[in-house]
Amino acid sequence: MAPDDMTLTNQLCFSVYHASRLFTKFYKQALEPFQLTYPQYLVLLSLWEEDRQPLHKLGERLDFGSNTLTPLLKRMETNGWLTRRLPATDHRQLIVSLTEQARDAKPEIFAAIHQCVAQQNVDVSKYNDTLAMNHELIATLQRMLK
Amino acid sequence: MAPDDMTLTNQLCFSVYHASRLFTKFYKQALEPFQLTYPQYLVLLSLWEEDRQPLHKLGERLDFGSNTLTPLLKRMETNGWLTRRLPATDHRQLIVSLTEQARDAKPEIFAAIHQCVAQQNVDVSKYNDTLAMNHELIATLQRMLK
DNA sequence: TCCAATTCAATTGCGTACGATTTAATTTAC
DNA sequence: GTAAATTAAATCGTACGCAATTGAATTGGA
Repeated sequence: MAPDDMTLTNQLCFSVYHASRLFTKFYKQALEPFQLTYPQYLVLLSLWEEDRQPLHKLGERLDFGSNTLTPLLKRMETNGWLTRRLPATDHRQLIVSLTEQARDAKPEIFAAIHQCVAQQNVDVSKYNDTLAMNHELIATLQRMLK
Repeated sequence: MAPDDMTLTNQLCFSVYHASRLFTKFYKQALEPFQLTYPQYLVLLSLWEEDRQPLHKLGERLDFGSNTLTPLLKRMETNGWLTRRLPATDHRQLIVSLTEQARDAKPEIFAAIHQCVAQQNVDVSKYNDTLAMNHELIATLQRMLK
C-alpha cells in the first residue's frame, strides 16, 4: 500500500484523507441551509433508499457503530429529520424513520448539491472510473483489516 | 460530482470517506506500538521530509489549521516526538523540530507499516493510477471551494 | 423452565476537524 | 516613531469517529 517514496504527496493514504476532508468541506457549504452535517446527510441518503431501518443496519451500511450513530441520530431527531422508536417485537432494536420534513426536503437538497456542482462540468466517465478504483481500494483495505 | 443515481454506493464522496476511515483504522493497528495516531504520523512524514518547520507551514502541507495542530503537536511533544520553540527572530512563529527519538524511529515505523502491507502484494501501477486520480479529484474539489 | 450466551443500543473517554474569535508580535504607512 | 494593518498561534465550542465497557432484552440449550 505504501510505495518506496515515503513523501506526503506520494502517499495514497494522505490523498484519500485530504480528498475526504475537502468533500466534507464542500458538503458543509451545500448543506448549511438545511442545518445538516455531512455524516447526517449520509444517514438521509441511506434512509431515502430504505426507510425504517434499525440502527445496526444503518451502521452496517455506513460502517458506523452505535457510539457514533446514537448521538448523531439524536441530533437529527432534535432537528426534525427522523424519529427513533422501539418496535413492539424487540426492545433491543431502535427503528429509525424519516419524518415528513425529510421526505419533502429530498429534491431541494439534491438541487442545492447539483447547483454547487454544476459550474464544474464534471466528466462522468472519470467520476465512474474514480469510483470503481475507490471500491477496489476499499476491498483491499477490508481484506487487510481482517 | 454527484451522478444521477443518488445511492450511497454510487456516491464518490462516500467511497472516499469510507476508504479514508479504513486507512485510519489500518494505520491505527500499524502505529499502535509507537503510541502514534494517524494524523500524528502524517506530521512525522512531513517533518522527515523537512525538519524544523513553522506550524503554519506544516499546516499548509497537511491542510490543517492551528486549531487542529496546536493540541496535536502538544500531545506529540508530551510523547517525545518533537519540540516546539519560538525562534529569536519572530515570536509569532512556532518552530516544530523532530527529536532524536523521532529520527531514530523512522526506519522502525516504516518497517512496521511495510510488514502490515506485505501480505497483500499490492499492484504498484494500480497504486499510482489511484493516486493520480485522487490528485485530480483534490484539484477539482479545491477549485469548487474557491 | 431457567440460566448462560448472544444481540443490541447506550455510555465513556480521547483525539481529531474546523468555524469563529482572541491575543500577541511584527510590519507597513505616514 | 507610532498607529493601523497584517500575520501567526492559541482558545473555544460543536460534531464526529472509534475502542472499550455497560446494561437491557432476547434467544437457546439442558
